[in-house]
Amino acid sequence: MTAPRHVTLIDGSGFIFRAFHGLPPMTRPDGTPVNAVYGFTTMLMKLLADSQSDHVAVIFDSSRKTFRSEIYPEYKAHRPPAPDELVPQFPLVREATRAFDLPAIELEGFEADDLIATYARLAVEAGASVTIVSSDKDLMQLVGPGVDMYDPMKNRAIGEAEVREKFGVAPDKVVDVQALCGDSSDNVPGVPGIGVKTAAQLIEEYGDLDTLLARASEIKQPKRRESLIEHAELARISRQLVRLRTDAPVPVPLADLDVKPPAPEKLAAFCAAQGFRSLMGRLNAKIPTTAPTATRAIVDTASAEAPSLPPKVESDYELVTDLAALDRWVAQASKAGLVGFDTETTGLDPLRAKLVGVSLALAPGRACYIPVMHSSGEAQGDLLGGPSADAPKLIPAADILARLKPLLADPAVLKVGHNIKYDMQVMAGLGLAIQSFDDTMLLSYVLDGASHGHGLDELCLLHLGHRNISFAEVCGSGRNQVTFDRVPLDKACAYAAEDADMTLRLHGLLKPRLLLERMVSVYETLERPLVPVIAAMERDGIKVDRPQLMALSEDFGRRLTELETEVVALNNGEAFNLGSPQQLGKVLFETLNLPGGKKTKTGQWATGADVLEDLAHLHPLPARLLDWRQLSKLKGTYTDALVAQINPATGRVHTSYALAATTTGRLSSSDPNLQNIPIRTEEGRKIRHAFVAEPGKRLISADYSQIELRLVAHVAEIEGLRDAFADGADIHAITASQVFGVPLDGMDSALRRRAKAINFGIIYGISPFGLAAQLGIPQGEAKAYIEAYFARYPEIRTFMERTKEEAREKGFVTTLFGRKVFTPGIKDKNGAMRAFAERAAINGPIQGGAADIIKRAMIRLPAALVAEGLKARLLLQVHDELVLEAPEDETEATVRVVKRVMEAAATLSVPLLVEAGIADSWDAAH
DNA sequence: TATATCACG
DNA sequence: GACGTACGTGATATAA
Repeated sequence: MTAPRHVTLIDGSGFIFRAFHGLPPMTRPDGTPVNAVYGFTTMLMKLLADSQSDHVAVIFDSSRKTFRSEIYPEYKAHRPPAPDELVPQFPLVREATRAFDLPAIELEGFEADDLIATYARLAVEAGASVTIVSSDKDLMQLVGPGVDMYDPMKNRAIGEAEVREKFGVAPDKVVDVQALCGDSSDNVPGVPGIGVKTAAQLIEEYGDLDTLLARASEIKQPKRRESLIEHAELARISRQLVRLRTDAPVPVPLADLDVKPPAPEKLAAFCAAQGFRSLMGRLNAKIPTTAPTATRAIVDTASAEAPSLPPKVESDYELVTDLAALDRWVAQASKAGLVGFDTETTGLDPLRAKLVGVSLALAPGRACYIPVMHSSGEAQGDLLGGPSADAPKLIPAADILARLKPLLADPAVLKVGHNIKYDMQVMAGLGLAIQSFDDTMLLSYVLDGASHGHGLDELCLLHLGHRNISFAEVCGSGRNQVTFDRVPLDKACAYAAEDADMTLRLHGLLKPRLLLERMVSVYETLERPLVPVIAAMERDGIKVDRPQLMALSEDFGRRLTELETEVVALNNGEAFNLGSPQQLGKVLFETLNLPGGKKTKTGQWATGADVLEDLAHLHPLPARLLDWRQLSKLKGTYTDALVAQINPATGRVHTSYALAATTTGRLSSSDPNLQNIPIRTEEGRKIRHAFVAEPGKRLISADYSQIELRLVAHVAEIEGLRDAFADGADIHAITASQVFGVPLDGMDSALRRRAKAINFGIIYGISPFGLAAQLGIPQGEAKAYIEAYFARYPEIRTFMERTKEEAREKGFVTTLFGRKVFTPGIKDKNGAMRAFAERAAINGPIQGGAADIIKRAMIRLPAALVAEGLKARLLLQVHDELVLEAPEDETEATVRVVKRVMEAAATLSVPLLVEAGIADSWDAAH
């Protein structure tokens, strides 16, 4: 055993809480929450990977009671108990520590911070340097000669300078400052009225707390003086609370913290037990190459001297500003056949944003940034207006594009992007096509569904334990935000190259999982090929008739004022904000004293449409208000907003489709959302009427008839339903006839309506409550209908049970094309939560299956149109509907192709039927 | 930033 | 016996 040279002390308890709150929820297959355990494990892996330490320990809080609660009972007393999802993770984190062969140290009556302080003292006395791994400001008092800190959440070293930035004083005065300003999160009182700034100023002036308190009467500001004199004792107690003990009776001697040779099998077993598949991949990759830790113990004194700071991910990023360097990178990318690719632009809208730079990554840690259009920060201050002397010299944009074009188009070089649709749009605007590509966002989406988000930063934290430089750190935020072209080149390079680097690293991690987790086909046939199709749809956009919308807006506006006057009159002339549910609730249930008021879960009056409809027969106000709400919604959300969204350059609106957003595999549309344009009411339809074709062209709307119900019939193998579909005609009337045993001829419309509601209910995972609410009938009656339905179609029950069982067993259900729809909460101990998850599980294969089918159609459609020599363009997708724009004289032929492709997109045991219309407006075509 | 409401499939 | 529910989205205004 050798004497310690460098000791790393990890604040385990602090980390658990931060990881728990910072990471999305994750559960083990058995339902145990493990997000904090996962964060902890990746943090340790990363920390140990290139740690130079010879002694390492993870230190935990033991119990809530410590010597501090003896001194001051309120200390940390207001802390709520740990969340239920965190409690089972405490023992697991200690288990993780042991899996790394590290000591997990805790001591009754002492906080982790005191043990860390004590070990730090012992280490320094033994001549070693110390790194404390924590983001807790309470540990900053320990920073000093031989001791520094590392914040694993922010991936940042904390030295004297950082402490000074935080507290305004040197580390050895931190205790005095904290004693004065207190700490609300720990319930340390401090002196009332004194914050960090004032405390630092006082300590700087008087030297230390005792001197300050002794000379408090000299202070000029009267309030401050009184407070200090009155609360001197409180300050002394506070100091006792914040000062860490360096004399804790540590349960394990320092010498025993020495690093043991690694036992990767032990760690792999632990990861396997927790279901950490991606970590196992990393372990397996590492096991053969990693040298035993013991031999990595300090050999050269140089690195031992400088307290080694842990581990940034090793990186070597190059700023490319000359053609020779660019050629070198392009040649190497071309030779490698694989390159991480990312673009930086001036904005989020790919149609309006200008390209600022491009980054490439060749291997983990090896990436470059090629600026295309930067105005240096210095140029701003150049009063002469000429080019600033130190303005960076960049490669001319035309040269960069000329070099990138063949690389991006080369089918032999795989370009890996994160949300590469965006980069595709930007490059398409410059005439560059991306030929062969992968998208890490989509990989993550098909593998892990909605169990977490799929942003690059989030994935890096999750899979690589690496915190990326944030956009805000580079460009600022709020009113100080600047566009990327104003960012100094060195900062821009660090940020942009990192994105390409991380994208490539994620690719290495995620792509192999496709095969292992049987997701190759979903990714290769459903998701990836859709990217260029959607990119083209977004670029094409759809024309809206601006004058028509503006006229509508005016009309709505006028009627809104009229309605408002009427409503105010009905409220005894008392004006109020009709848009405020809160004020409306008071008017209805307090001023007018209408009966039957319900409260929402936050204790406010509920004023939803259903409530207002119930009130309509008691008073004229609710009906007027419903009208007002409808028009207000239409004006605010559609007419006005849509006009504002027209792209001046194209005269069209360009929505953005999210490919990796929904739990079921559907697309979602935003900015503007074109998947919820009104149709159900006459007034609403007027908005749809303003979506038009260019002169000489027509709009075609083609939608799947009853696709979800057909999927139910197919997937659940419901013979009766299949027959009904085979017979064609009115499916709801047929099921009404079959379920209620009445003849199809002269079907009662009320009966048909009930059958329709049950048909929909099945798709949503039916419940008597839901059906009763939908139909406005008693729950008992709804229950009887469901029983009748189940009796006629017994296979539906089997399907529902089978689906729930699958969800419980695997944590997800699958669509007929193999997409996973994850079902978190399926084992929740709360019955309501579980029921919710069960209904979602039943809906998953149905909604998800329909999403798969229309995606298949969209992927095949462009080529099918080209093959027939047709010029039609796909413009919109609305879940079961496609909207195209076609030259007037090609509409008939286009409809034939569209129908053919859509109906052949899946072969089911029931036919798929597509209904299409042709017109000048979307309203008329639908 | 959260909540209530309402537009769509 | 009580709980709290139809499935999936996004945009808006209000209120905090």
